[in-house]
Amino acid sequence: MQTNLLNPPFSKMATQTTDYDFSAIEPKWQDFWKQHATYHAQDFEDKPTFYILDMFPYPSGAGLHIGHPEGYTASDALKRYKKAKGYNVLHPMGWDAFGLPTEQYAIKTGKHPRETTATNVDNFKAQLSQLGFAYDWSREINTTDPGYYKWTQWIFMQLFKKGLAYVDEKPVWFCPDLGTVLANEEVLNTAEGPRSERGHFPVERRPIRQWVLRITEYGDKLIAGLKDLDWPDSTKRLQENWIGRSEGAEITFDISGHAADLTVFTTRPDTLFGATYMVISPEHPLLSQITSKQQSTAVFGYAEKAKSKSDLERAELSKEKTGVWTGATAINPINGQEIPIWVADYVLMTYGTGAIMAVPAHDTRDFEFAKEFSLDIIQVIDDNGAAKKDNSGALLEAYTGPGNLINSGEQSGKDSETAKKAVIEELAIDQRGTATINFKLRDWLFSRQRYWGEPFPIAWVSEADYAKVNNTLKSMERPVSCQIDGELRFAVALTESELPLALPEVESYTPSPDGQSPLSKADAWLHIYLDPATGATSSEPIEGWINASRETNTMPQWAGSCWYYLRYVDPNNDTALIDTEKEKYWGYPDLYIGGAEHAVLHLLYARFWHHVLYDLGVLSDPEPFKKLFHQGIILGEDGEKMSKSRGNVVNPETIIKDYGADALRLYLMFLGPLEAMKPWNTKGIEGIARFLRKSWRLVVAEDGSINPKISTTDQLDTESDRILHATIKKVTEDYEALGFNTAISQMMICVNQLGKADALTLEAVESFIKLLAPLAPHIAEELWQLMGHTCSIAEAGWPECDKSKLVEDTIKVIFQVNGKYRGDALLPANVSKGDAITAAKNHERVTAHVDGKTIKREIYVPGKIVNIVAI
RNA sequence: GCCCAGGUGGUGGAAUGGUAGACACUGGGGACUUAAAAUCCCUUGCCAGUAAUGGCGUGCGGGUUCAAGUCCCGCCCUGGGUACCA
Repeated sequence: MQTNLLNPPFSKMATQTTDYDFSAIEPKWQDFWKQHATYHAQDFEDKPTFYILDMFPYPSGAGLHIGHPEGYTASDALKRYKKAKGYNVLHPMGWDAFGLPTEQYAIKTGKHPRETTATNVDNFKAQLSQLGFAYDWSREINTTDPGYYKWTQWIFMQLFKKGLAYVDEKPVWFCPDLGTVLANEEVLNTAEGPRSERGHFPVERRPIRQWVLRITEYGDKLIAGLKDLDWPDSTKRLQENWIGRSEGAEITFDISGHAADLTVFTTRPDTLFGATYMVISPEHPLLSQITSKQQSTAVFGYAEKAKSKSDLERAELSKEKTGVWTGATAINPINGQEIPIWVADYVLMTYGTGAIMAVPAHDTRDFEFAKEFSLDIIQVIDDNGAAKKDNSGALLEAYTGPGNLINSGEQSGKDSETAKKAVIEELAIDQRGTATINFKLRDWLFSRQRYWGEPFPIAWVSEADYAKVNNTLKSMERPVSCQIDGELRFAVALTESELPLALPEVESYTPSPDGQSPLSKADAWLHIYLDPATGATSSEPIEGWINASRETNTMPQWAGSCWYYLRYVDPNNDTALIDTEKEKYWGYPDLYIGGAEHAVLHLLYARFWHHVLYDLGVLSDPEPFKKLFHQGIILGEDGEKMSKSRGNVVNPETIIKDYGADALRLYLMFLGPLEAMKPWNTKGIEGIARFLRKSWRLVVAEDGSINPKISTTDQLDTESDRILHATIKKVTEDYEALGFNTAISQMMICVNQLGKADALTLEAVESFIKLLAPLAPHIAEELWQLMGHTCSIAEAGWPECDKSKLVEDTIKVIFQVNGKYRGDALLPANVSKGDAITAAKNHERVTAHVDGKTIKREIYVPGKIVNIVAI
């Protein structure tokens, strides 16, 4: 064995010195894993599979941030652990590379986003390698790769044909000075109103033609599917609240003196008798029709002001209710009462029907509004004394709880739940009410007026030509049409063989001044001829083919990240999104690690697409992510969020240079629980550096030979052996539960103990190195090799805990008097209850505290505690 | 406001209802060294005491229990999310 050490079989000694030299060791092993494809997953290998997925990064020009390695270290360690345990592990990585910063860089420099992306990806990849993350790079994907976005486009095509996509005018932020549409995050809320982040120009809401996906049709399925997922409860609740399903009723009110009527959504039809006024939102289409002459100045002035407010401003002003009477009144369908219709911006056009019936006695907001404008408040639910009232018996706040109905005609006496049904039934007779379900969730705005995104595989044709198009290219149930350049056009899908529909080369990445995508200027690409039978396209006219123009919007960044986890399983398949056999073999991620900031949007969109693909028969199970874990955030040393402006950003490369990747990895995991938000502290890494040096010395003696203490005995001393096996047990359990901080503590205890032992066995030292390997793989591989092994430690398996070694002959029993510690003693492990209590009572300090008191009770928790209760 | 997470030494944190502070960092003292680095040893919650030991102590106030950081009730504070959802 020692000779092996002097002549390592496949590599020169990493270092000339005898000290732990991470700067020499780490690149060597990073190279080794790459050369030997150590962590490449083999399809259909006869082993249990484990698929671990990280949220893939956006390869920004700024490079890796200390936040990235936190979650990635956890997944890399878990992968190495699972492989050692005998699993066929899939742990891939890729790039979510469409995105705003790259596009803006292109606008500024004229450099094609493709080139910027390639540079950034190379940079990211190098940085990830430096940290020792050994991904299966043979499965690398990039959302901007046409071979990848071919299938993103294909999925959209299925959504379109299934009737889940439509086109609508939707308001978006538009900046006339910049001549471009802005994302929410590019808009600042300032005292002067909304302004662009770049240039600080005024921005406004402008309706623009957009693709929208009907995610609301999956609201029920998305809520129901959450039930069996192994996700943090808080994340499940967040999604549930975001979807916001509520059961209620739509009720229709006649408007006095007008042919129109007004439909509202309410969750409390039982309170209908208490409706004393109605409110419509300032954007409501009926507003102009019903507003009286006398009120028109006030109403339209109010509506105009509301329009210029951003959502945020509207919300901030919420403390004070504002509104104006429209001059119109409505008839309550249940009792014929005439009630005023107001307009107020606390009612939103985007939820329900954009109008409400106000029941001030039983709704907090309605109550405040009624107080502000001295409107009637009629209590119709008996509060049984639960509500706060003044001396005259008038409500001081809304009573929102349940109860029996009062002041409600024939419904009086019924309880809320019964009355809800009864009221709807009564209204249904005259078609004045129906039970409905409403979602907070809104349909998904799925297009961007930008260059750097997936083009839509859609062509627009005239109404006459649409009739000639093969039905398989259409959204048959719900044809999609809109006005383009003043003409009615219909959307048809291209043939699948046209995919991927690549981005055209353009002269400028700047949107056109009217807010249209840069693609709208790519004339040659834009205007095409379409074979109505097949959906094939041509840039030259062909007999029997029809004129068409391409969709100029592109898809949002979410599109590519909605399904990437499926593609890793079968990354190069050109004929299908995913091969069925491979899907069956690998399944979906067994563990998905990523930040909580994606708790709703990304995780909801991905689930939506997955459900649709399941309904289409493409996939075999409706839920993609069975188990989810959110890593926390690393704060700066000042305890604040890391940001350039605060100057508290920690650069991973600096740490690697000073301490090595293994130290950084261990320290990131040692800072605290993986899910916690925790501040960085550069000084603290010293403890980890010491731990690594001690681990090194366990194997390598000061003169560079192997530690002479190893193999000088057949058996470790009992205490060291017990701690070693306790460590195997604890570390194994902690890795399974992603409790890396406590696993590291235990390994520290173990190395401290083994360092003190006079004689060591080879087996003991090897077991320890195996435990260390997932978190500190470079040093572990090096030591493994130095100990004479020719294979990677990745192939070395996992140590088994020998439970018999954990058993101790004696146990420490704590003595308490009235629950307070008063001493302890080492007693035989199998000590009887009586003996333990006797031992306690004979203890000097126990006697002192019991003396002069009566013993009321004696409690013995086997092997742990004796508690004497004495008064 | 609502929803979520959290509050433990000088610091990061540990603790199936069973000795609160494991493991580290920092600080203090010492050994080795010409010196430094590295390494090793002791010490480090607060108060009283030379010590033995005693008292206090997990945001605050109650409660359950032989026993509470942990469970229950009511507050306070911090961080994150969200924005009047009828």
